[in-house]
Amino acid sequence: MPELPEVETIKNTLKRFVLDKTIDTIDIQWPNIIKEPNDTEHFKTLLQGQTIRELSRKGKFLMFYFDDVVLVSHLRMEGKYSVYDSSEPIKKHTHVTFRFTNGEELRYNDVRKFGTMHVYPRGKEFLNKPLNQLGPEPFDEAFSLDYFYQKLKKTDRYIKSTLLDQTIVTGLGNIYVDETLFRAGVHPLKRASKLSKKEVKAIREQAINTLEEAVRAGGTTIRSYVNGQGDMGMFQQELYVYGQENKACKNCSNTITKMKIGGRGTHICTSCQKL
DNA sequence: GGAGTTGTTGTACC
DNA sequence: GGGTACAACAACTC
Repeated sequence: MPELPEVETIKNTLKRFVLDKTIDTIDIQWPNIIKEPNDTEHFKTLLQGQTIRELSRKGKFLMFYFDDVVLVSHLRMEGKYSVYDSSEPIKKHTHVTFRFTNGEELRYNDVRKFGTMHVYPRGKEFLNKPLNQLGPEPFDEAFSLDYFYQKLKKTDRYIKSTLLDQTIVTGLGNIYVDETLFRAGVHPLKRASKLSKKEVKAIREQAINTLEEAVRAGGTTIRSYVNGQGDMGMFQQELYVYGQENKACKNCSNTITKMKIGGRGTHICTSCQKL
């Protein structure tokens, strides 16, 4: 499940395979991936002849900057990008193929078909959905303690659900929310508005620390994540609670439990995280 | 074979 | 209308 650290790693590893490559033709096997423009022929027209100049990331979104347009791509649960020689056979779950003028192909594979692609003129990408709804990056100055505290004060939702809300802070998904709350010692069922400033400070700092460490480890591979050159992440070895149910807490030896909050699997140590 | 799994959006409800 | 909750999307694993 690519969250911020995985997308950051994909961006960095995919770069050397795609920068300065020019798109010749595009095949679309599953049109539902393409959200903007809603006509796939128009999508192809906008990208054909364009050269990839830079890769970028905002939250969990990967962005390809071309000469005149930007491709904004979300991988959702299982989306992957890889570069192949065009002679290699297409896989079962390849849904979009960008054929470069040099005979190589950037292929988008997605078992679940949940990923999305939006194309906008350069400069318009942040004015339109999906990027225009996103809150600050965890590493941005805009994600200050004061900003975060004021935002959390305004909502009665569980802190677990609130941290998954990308309009508050962008980049955290289910894995890193559980890890952040464990490290901060905060129970996921606490109401966001009821948290003390000390708790909010701990959550903010642990979110930043956790994501930084995960970026350094090249992301977390639970089932299928690999980066832009096919390597797994290493951060799964550092997880305290996610996927650790029935195991001993690394901090206190209490048994890690799993519950459901807002429809999402949630992992906690009830000894380290009290309500 | 039904439940669980995931992120975001659209929609329904108060 | 804002805040919130949840179905829907899709397919594979257990």
